[in-house]
Amino acid sequence: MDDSTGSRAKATAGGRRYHHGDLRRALLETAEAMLREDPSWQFTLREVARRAGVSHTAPYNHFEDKAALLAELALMGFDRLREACLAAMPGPGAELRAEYLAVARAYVSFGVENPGLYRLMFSQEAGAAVHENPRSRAAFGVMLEMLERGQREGLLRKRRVRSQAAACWAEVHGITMLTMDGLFRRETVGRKALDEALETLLEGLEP
Amino acid sequence: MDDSTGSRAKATAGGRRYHHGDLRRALLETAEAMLREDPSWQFTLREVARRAGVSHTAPYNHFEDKAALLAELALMGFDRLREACLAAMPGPGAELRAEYLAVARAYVSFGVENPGLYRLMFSQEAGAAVHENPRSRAAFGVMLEMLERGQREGLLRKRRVRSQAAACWAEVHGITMLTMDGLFRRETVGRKALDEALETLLEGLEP
DNA sequence: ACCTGAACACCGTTCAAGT
DNA sequence: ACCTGAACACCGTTCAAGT
Repeated sequence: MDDSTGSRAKATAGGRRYHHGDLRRALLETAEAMLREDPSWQFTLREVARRAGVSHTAPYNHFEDKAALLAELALMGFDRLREACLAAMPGPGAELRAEYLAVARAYVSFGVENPGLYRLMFSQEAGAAVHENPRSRAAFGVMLEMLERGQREGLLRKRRVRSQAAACWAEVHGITMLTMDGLFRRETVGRKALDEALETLLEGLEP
Repeated sequence: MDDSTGSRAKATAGGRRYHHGDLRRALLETAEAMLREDPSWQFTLREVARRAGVSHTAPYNHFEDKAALLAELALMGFDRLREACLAAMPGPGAELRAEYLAVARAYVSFGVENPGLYRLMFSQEAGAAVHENPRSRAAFGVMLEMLERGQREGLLRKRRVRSQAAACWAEVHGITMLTMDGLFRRETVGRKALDEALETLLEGLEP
């Protein structure tokens, strides 16, 4: 009944806003939803199109190929990761130590709560185009800037700030990935245990 | 000419030792070689079979499915990673600091030199079966044991050794992955810069 | 016990054709 | 400008059949 009323009817009224000119966005949202529902889902373009209610060739009007859709999705993930880290920053009066812990926790939480998306962001399928894009590095810029300020104010051990930033990024990225992979033992994955790991690095940053 | 001499001839003489009873090993070796030649290679079972000189269904006599071959390959990778870390350990008289740096460097080098294999080891395709297998955790056991000894001898900051081990694993894993992904800036990926990142964590381990 | 070839249900991508 | 359906060259996996 519903379908026979004509597939060309504008479904813009209230509900789904597919097929009305923003298929590009609809495809990205659909793909992300599927990734969230099943983080282990094997990404297929045809299934995204199916669920978005279009033919399996329609996506090619908006993305060069499957890799391009994946890349855009990954970049959106980096944007959101950055937002999550910024949102976690305490006010300007806070101590560096508290700031570091807040941002690091927010970073790890983002990954653990969005495992499918986070994995895609760092996957090979996303491709070099993603990792060369400033939007991906910007996600970690939040912490880099924090460390640079700490260095300026003499709150950190003297060392090249880029190396310290690399150590921080590697630490939170590593914790996120190994947690997602289930490679940490049960005693290690709790909030308290992860805090301890973050603090171990923190103590290497402090003078 | 070559092929018409009979495909059933024993090719065991000197060269390739395929089809003579160890196809399982041959498939694993072939797959690993292809991964080494092109780290971005999209793993297909049919191509492995083709290159190994058998029909595309032959692998099913030795592996339940594609995932099983991937899993075994990943476990072999963890074995070799462990060996690489053990081989890098200096003699029993060495200082903890030197030991830590040697093992950490060996770990990162293994990943950077075997990007395809390393990525597979931590990929989702390898599957939970891999990450639940003791062989995967054993790779990092080398460093865990080192830290436990350091704790016993009072050479480390007092803290739960498991958290320190988690921090170490996350650090080297993160450095390896981000280097492979090209997410570190040019100044960051040099040997000296990576040492600095490792030392940042080291200083958080030491009292 | 091990291997093959045909067969099935999928993919990603291209292209002529429609509006 | 955007979408569709048929078509092509692939996959992973199953299964009857061969030795």
